[in-house]
Amino acid sequence: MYSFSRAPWPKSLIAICKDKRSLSQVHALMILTGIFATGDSNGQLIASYAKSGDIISARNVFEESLQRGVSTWNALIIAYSRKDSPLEAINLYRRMILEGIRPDSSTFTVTLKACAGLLDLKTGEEIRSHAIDLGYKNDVFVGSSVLNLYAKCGKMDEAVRVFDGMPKRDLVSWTTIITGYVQSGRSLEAVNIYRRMQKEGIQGDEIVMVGLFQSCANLGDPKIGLSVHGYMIRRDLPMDVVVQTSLIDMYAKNGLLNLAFRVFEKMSYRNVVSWSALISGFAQNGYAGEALELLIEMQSCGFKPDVVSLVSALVACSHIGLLKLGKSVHGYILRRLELDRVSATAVIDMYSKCGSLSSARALFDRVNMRDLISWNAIIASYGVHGGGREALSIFLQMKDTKLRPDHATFASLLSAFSHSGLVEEGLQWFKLMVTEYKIQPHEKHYACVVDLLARAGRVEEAHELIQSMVDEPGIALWVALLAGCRNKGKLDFGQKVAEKVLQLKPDDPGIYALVSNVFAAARNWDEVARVRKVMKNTGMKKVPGYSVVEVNGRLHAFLMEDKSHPQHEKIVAMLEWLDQEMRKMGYVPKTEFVLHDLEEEVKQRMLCNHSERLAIAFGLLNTGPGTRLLITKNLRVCGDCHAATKFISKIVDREIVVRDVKRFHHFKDGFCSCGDYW
DNA sequence: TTAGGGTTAG
Repeated sequence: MYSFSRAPWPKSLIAICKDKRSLSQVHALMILTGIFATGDSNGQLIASYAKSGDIISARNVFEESLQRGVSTWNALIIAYSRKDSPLEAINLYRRMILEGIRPDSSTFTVTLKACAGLLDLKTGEEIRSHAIDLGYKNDVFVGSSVLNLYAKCGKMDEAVRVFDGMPKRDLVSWTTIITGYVQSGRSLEAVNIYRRMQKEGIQGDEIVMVGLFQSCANLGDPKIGLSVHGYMIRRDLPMDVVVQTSLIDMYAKNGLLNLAFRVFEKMSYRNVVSWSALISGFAQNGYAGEALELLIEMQSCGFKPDVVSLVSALVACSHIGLLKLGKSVHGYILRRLELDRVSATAVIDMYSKCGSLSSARALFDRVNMRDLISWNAIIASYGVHGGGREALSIFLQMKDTKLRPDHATFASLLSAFSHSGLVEEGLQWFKLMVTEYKIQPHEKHYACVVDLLARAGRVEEAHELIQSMVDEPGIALWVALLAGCRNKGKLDFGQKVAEKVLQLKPDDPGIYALVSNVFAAARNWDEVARVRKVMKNTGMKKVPGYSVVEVNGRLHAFLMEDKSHPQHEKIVAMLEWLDQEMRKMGYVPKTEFVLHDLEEEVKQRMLCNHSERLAIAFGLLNTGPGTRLLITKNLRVCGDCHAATKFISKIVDREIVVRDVKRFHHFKDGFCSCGDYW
């Protein structure tokens, strides 16, 4: 038999109840013996009911309690906080104050967390000042909670003030300030605070390391991440799914997909978040096919994709121009989940990048809660499709809302002007961006304006703009200038710029190809040979051009001069027929786009084998009359193929959409939407 | 005068 002589027995008994049944038996016993009514063990009972998942019984115990101490209140407040009902937690706090109960450190800690979760700074500050009044100013739990409140509400400076004013800090306080910096986009400061923590002799745990991994992901610098990973292995720190997922994300964002994949393989437990970290890693690094395969594998492992993983899938579809799958992902989100702002923007971007600007616009018009990102996305969409004036008109509509354009808005707008050849508008808005909107131009803004001027043939002005920059201009600007020189045949100046580009030691084979192209266009074969030698010495090869065409929802890829295709002979025959028809209409091959020093006839034949021509021929052969073709190319369309595709669109009476690495070309009836301005 | 409470991933 139990002895009821000692008062505290119910608590220890409740504590060992592991299931609802034994718990309710003890509960009944307590009521029978009257202990429940007199003691303050009800807090323990509430906590236990809540832990077993039975919040209703917990609430009933609370409401039926004749005596409620602060621990009774805390137990229920904690229960709601854990149940993710922060509003109810705050309600209980208010009721408790009204009933004259004095909150303690735990009460403040939990209610402050609830406010942080709701981003309710006003209530949070009210609770904070109450805590100070009651003498909890120097309490480390309350301090960290206040810190977290400010950090979550985006008041990082106030958070730092609280942190600096804390007489005592523990690991959680340090972690809170570090993750606060990370989450407000100040990753460098996060790393600095971590160093300060180390200097003060505090050893980090795995939670701090998650913050560091995020910093490395944001900073695009894996060095610290790699060494922290090693440190964790050496010290045998626990690696749970959260730590491993943040590692995957960090490696993937730094382009180290092998390492990301290795971490993923070693995981003993995975969830949707870890899967989608890997999927978005592949998608963002351009491995769209692999990303989509992983999405399918994830489902076969029994994980249902959520919005985030589907957004990654949309990014993958956008990369490779897989409109049909993108559409079905859109449908899946509509049917099974909810199209929120983030996914809507991803869908808009997908439609745009898969060539369907009208679908992108239609969806944009239907989205109710537009934020800056949605506006930026649609402006960028018009930009890549050559709709500079529409981009401007949407930008002006956005001005009527309370949203303020940011540097990304202007990058999209200026790029839209450059793709449409709206030189004066570009120069005007570049100026307004600085004077009226007080946005300091980044290199990408300069790049757009340089590109705009260079493409219009105003290479000297572009050169002056580059030289007016305060910061050292990056190679991208010189490359934009060089591309302008090549396209406008300004070869003397172009060769000087080419020298400048070579001095900056580019690591992109595409840039060498452009440089070589300029020398080749100037028939300066010695320089062409020199560039090729530099490329060879640095172990670089020109990226082979390839084009992808979607036929009946499946992608078919073609490499330049690809003869391996089962339909190769049919494709060649189709191209020869098109070539004859084009020549009747006045087409003359522009052999200056062939890199090598070869006989004219050989050059002409090489042009016919450019990957986009193969893809177009395949598309024509395998789709019905009138079907629109979408071709995606990994490089820029060459001038000759551009001219040829215009003729082809007229000969076969088809709309042919080509997405090259920079923009879209809609070929129809012998014309291209870019108006030959590119 | 037990323990309860604050920090972490796509």
